[in-house]
Amino acid sequence: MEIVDLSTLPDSETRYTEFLRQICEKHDMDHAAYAGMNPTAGTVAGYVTYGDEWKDHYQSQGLIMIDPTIHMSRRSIAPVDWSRLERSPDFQRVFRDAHDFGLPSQGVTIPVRGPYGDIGLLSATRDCSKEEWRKLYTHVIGDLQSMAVHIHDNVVTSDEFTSALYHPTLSTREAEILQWVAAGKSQQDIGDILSISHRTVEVHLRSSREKLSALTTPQAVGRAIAIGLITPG
Amino acid sequence: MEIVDLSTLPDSETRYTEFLRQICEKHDMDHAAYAGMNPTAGTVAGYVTYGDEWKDHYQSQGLIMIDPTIHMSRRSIAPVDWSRLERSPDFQRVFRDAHDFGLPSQGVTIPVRGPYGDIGLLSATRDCSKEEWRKLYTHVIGDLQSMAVHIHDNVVTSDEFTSALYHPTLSTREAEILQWVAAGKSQQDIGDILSISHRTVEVHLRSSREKLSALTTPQAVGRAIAIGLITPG
DNA sequence: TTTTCTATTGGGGGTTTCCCGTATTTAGGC
DNA sequence: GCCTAAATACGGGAAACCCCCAATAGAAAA
Repeated sequence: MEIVDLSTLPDSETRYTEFLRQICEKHDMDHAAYAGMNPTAGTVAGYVTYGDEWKDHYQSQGLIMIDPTIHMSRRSIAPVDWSRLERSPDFQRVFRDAHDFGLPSQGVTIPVRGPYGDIGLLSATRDCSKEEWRKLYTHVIGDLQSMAVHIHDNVVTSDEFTSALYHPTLSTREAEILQWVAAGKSQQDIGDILSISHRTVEVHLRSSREKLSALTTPQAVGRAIAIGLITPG
Repeated sequence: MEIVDLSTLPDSETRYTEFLRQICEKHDMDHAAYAGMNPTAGTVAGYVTYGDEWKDHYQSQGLIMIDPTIHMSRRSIAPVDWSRLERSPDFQRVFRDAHDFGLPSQGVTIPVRGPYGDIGLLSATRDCSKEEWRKLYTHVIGDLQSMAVHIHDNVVTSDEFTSALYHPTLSTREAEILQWVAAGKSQQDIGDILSISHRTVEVHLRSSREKLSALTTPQAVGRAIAIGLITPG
């Protein structure tokens, strides 16, 4: 998975990290982080209030590949309290590292899903006891969810994000053919249906795979369905 | 903020409508409604606190097809204040009807998206002035979003939602292999990964296709993703 | 206990897909 | 007007997939 550091872009740095800082202040959090994912393209873009040392370590060690907060959030609808991750094997790795860099022990990650398969993750952390965290958690979780929706809504509609997390589009013919494939038709069938050569059908399928960054047609069908380009047949 | 454990209550119908009533009471709302959609399967399941007359009218007139709250929410991440829909052409139709049945004029619809393309909509309404509504809105929107996530999470993991459609089950091996196919692996690759023969992989794929009533593997992958047996790779 | 289901492996052979080319048409940029 | 990129279209040959068959073993259900 490739990481796009949005903070290097000129205008956005101040806007979003400042917003994250405001969340911290308002809800007594030590740190906040936002990550926007495009599972199809396999890209992640984020803003954090963590120090640069941790950011560098996180990237250089490829911790994003095993980060349990990200894996958990990909399947979950509800907010994920980090205490629920403690039994995960990868948890030890990432969180011990984090602790060494002086990062807080208690945290929560809130997933937000958009209509194009995009996922936004807002995480907030605080160094405190479990009891203290529980009290704080129930008090601020509602507002944090609003904030998560708000920041994700802003990020995905901004220019820098759409260019960073490119959302593929298929041509009319490509989508049409992929739709027939999802309906269980063979290339020969589709050629007959559309009155073109099955060779041509294959070409459109190939370009569809390329646009979706898919290695095989089944993978392309899965991704196209996941981001709403076609419907399961 | 307290969360009612829905699983302790016996019957689903009363369970969810009772939960909606509690939301109304807590936040001074007149009515609340939840709709769970599976756009890929084209199914909608809902619970409302509206009267039966309006429910019957809504269904018999097919208002669900033109309901602007549903259309808006399909493309939106953020909550949709019904005042933003007033310029929609279909708005007039649905909301004039609603008004005739004595339904409130102010409302909000909160969309929640799950990992399988499923969408949950929580709506809350109140009959009051615009100023009153604005004040109430900003005060309760955070908690309403939490409630929306909570109820949708419960509904999609409940039996009645999944069993609404015929739901084939795959064996562990079948799902495992289909997941690898969705990730773009060939049969030979999967055989190497799982340390089994590629012939065995093919057998499992065949039975997967049969169980899913799919003619081809791409179709099987699409259906498996649509009903949540695997995730897009 | 018998039966059924799942998981496993293999052969033979037809079908389908996929990668390599080429070619025409169309839309958009300089 | 020219050029480039994308969309559309077609074919040969190699690789992968899929369907028929048979067979073994363990686990679960009847």
